[in-house]
Amino acid sequence: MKEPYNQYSLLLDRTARKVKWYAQMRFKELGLDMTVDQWLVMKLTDENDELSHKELAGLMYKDMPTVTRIVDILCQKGLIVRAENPADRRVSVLRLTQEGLNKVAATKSQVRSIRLKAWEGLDEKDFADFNRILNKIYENLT
Amino acid sequence: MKEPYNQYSLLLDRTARKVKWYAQMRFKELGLDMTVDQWLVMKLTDENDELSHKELAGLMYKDMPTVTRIVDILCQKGLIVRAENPADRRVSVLRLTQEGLNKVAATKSQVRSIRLKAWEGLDEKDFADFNRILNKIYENLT
DNA sequence: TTACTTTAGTTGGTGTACTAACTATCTGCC
DNA sequence: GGCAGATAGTTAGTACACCAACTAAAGTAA
Repeated sequence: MKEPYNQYSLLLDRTARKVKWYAQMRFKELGLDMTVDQWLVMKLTDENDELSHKELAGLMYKDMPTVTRIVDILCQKGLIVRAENPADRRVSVLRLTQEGLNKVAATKSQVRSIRLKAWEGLDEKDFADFNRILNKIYENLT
Repeated sequence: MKEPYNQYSLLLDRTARKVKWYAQMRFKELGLDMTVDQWLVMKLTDENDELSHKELAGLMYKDMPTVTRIVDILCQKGLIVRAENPADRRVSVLRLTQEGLNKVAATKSQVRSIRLKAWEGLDEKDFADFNRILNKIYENLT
């Protein structure tokens, strides 16, 4: 590996961006008025009761400022609210509004309909390798 | 693949960010006063004569607005300049200033000294698979 | 030459990512 | 109780990423 940055790092970076770009494009085609990250927050808030920012950050592998800002946007859109956790007043607990619940219900099936062209032509072993290698890299740096 | 976004996309995204974060951290440790992306522009400008924004964007797999802005920063820092291409006055040709040349010379060996912990524990076959799978995904979406 | 189209690059706006510094609250220990 | 340290979250600032709209210069064809 003579030029580590120009080799695998760049390949990894460009591929990750492409996959994200593709998903976002499909969202737009479906008329979903939100980003992929915003959808993930909605979905996780729907699936997890009493979800805090910190837990959300852990589930999304994002940091706290990033989560704060995505949540801000969803609050502005009236889709979720921050409630207080009476047991620990530092903690914000996320809840979907009625509008947010409607949105999740309406969006879920549409999102499921997205077939990720990204993974075409890869077999089971490829997925297993891909998964193992990415996790190995991640853990090397943790 | 029940939940494509929460599976491989997220894994890919988080790993790419981690690798970039690690490289940037090492840059900072070495006292390199620039981002990894800025370094890549400097390096490519050094290696390629008469490099245009468009060619640079191709080499970095980034889009034109992103390249424009990284180049803006390097111009402000006095490390590179945009010269005119007399044969096509739409084209900006990038050149390192003397300060930029000095910086590249000084930085090159330091960057080479960075050992990317990311790839530890992966063998030749893993790299081949990794390379093949990432390229396959990228091309699926192109 | 004039008009139409394409291309290189810039600008504006929004969203995400990361660091650092900050507030408010909680926990542990004396 | 009261104080030090830890923790949850926010805010500020910078940089990258993408879309859309724009300018200016080339290229093309009547």
